[in-house]
Amino acid sequence: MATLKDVSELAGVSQATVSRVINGTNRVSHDKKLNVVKAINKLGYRPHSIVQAQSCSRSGSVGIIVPELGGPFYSTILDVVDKQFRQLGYHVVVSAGSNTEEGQKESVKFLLSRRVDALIVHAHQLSDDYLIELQDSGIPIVILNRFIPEMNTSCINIDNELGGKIATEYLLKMGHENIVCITGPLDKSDARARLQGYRNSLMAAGIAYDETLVAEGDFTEQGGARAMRKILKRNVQFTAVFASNDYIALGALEVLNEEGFSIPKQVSLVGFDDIHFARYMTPKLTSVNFPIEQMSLESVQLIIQKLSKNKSDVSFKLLPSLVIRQSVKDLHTTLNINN
Amino acid sequence: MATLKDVSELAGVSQATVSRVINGTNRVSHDKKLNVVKAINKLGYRPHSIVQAQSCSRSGSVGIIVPELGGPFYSTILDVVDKQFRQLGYHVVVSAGSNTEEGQKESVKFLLSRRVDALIVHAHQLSDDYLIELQDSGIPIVILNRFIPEMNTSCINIDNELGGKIATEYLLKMGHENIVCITGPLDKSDARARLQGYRNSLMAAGIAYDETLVAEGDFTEQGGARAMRKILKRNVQFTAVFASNDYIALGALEVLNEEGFSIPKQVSLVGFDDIHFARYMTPKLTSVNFPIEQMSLESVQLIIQKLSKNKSDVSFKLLPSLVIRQSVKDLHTTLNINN
DNA sequence: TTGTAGGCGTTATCAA
DNA sequence: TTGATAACGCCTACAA
Repeated sequence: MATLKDVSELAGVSQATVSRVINGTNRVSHDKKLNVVKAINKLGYRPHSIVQAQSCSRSGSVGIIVPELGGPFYSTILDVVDKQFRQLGYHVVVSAGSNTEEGQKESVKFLLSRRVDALIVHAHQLSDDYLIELQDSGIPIVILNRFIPEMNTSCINIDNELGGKIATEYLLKMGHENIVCITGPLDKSDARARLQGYRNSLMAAGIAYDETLVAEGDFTEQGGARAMRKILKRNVQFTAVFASNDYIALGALEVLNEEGFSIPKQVSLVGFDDIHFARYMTPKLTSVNFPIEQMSLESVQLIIQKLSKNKSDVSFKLLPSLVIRQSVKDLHTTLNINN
Repeated sequence: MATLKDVSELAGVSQATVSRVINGTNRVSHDKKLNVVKAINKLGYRPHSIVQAQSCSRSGSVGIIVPELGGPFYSTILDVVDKQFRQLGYHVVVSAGSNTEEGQKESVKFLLSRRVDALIVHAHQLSDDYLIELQDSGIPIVILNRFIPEMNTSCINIDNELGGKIATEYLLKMGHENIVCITGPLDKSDARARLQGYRNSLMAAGIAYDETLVAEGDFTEQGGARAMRKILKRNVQFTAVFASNDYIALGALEVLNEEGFSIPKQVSLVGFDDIHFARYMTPKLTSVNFPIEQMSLESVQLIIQKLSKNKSDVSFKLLPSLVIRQSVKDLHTTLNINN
């Protein structure tokens, strides 16, 4: 690889001059400039961006931590974030693949050691205190999909409680009263919030909260299936299931099908997150839309704001909405038709 | 951020000594070592990995170019590649999001300017010559899912023709003789190869190739749907569809459903790639498995081999296999049952 | 075992 | 407009 020095020698000028024509930081006489350009082309020279950054004491990169690369959720985030930052002249360093606290701390260290200019973090294993400390250490940071009171200007969330609420309200509106709820792991705040939305809606509708209709899953297909089986064993009456995410819905769907329940004929189903294949399931899954793109966009916005110390408008709490497809049956029309 | 210098001053030793205890490159007396470690902890110092690499005239990173981040295919590749390289002490710089030649050249430049130690490329817009030139310029490079004769030790492919063959053979074995084939865009070699596999199987079975049963799609759901409609308009007889990828299969499935064909009862369907949601479709899609993980693993292997100049065993042509699910009907049993 | 000094490739500062 | 030269933070001879 050709270096600045090579170019300067070939062009018969100083390195400084070459640097100037590259960055346009200063006027350079026309003929010298021409020589430099020629030399650059001849040598196929391109500046070493990392070292460039080093000289400016910024790296021109931002780090992002996600638990995994696969799956539609995180890849969407990365896609959007990467596109945005690229446009802004930054580049994104991804650290993925750890679901443990230790692993995620490793990720932080890794990115810090690469001197990223800012950090976007989607990690549930890191403690609040750790993240607060990180922010206090001076690096601009944005926390995705999680709320830490002490960092309220750094967290971007969706309103999970609202999501649970609109899902449940929709089922209620469709005439369902005995609604199963399969929750996510309840040590996670978003799982709790979604459950809370469910409870609130029931309460508002004057329906008592029935514990036997609720089971804890773990945001996976298997977990959803397990929880669904548990519910079925309880031998309770229900006409609808609110699954706290689409994977859970998927697991529940399979179990219900196995047990001979047809959806939505006998049991209605609502998911959460509206992941990519929700629309490809049979029946197409009605699901609470998680505004991933918007969240990603906002996070970039917020980082830029922090980097430039400008105030700008960012929504810290994004609003989910319901995507209605075919997995819920309207009990009212049904009663009329007497089917 | 604390620097080497800060640590050395606090510990009362030279920077060289600090460097030594960090890298363990040399024996350091116990007490000085202790001081250094203390200083490092007190300052929360972590080495600047980029500069570290710079001093060693390698970056410790490898670049990977993919057309997009979203979707199950590329995210799987990235996931595997990233995990592997991380274990090996490398880190991966991703450049994504361009389907144009210009954009992908940009990506190459970008990664080169970051002085990645090697390159993994999944890009169909880049010309053979360009890639050959790139390799000749000295950077270790691996080409994914594409074959360039001049770079036969740098390309990792699956045997697309074999894939087309096993899909078609399976349908033949199940008694289907009038098999529609929806191809990918025929300017792409993998699409052509899959079609060729289809043709070869038919020929081997003594069935004439019928152009009216073939339509070109573009590897998307919409393209698949469009091609399927085209076929239906031709009013030809068929009992099965071989879709050149799962998105095409998806599009075809929807059109067939719309038109009242039930699958697999009236029409059987085989996809290609076995992407994540194939198993969640209804009916669960029988599909040719694309060994993405294996391909990713091999690419890492190959890069490492090139980097260390060791010879190692890499498969340059991976073998697909058929994942049989529920979207194909056995016409033999059917005839007996007379259903 | 330890420190000094030079180098990695660039930008920024200061004279000329 | 130009060119030396210092600086960025680290590693690695070389010398002590």
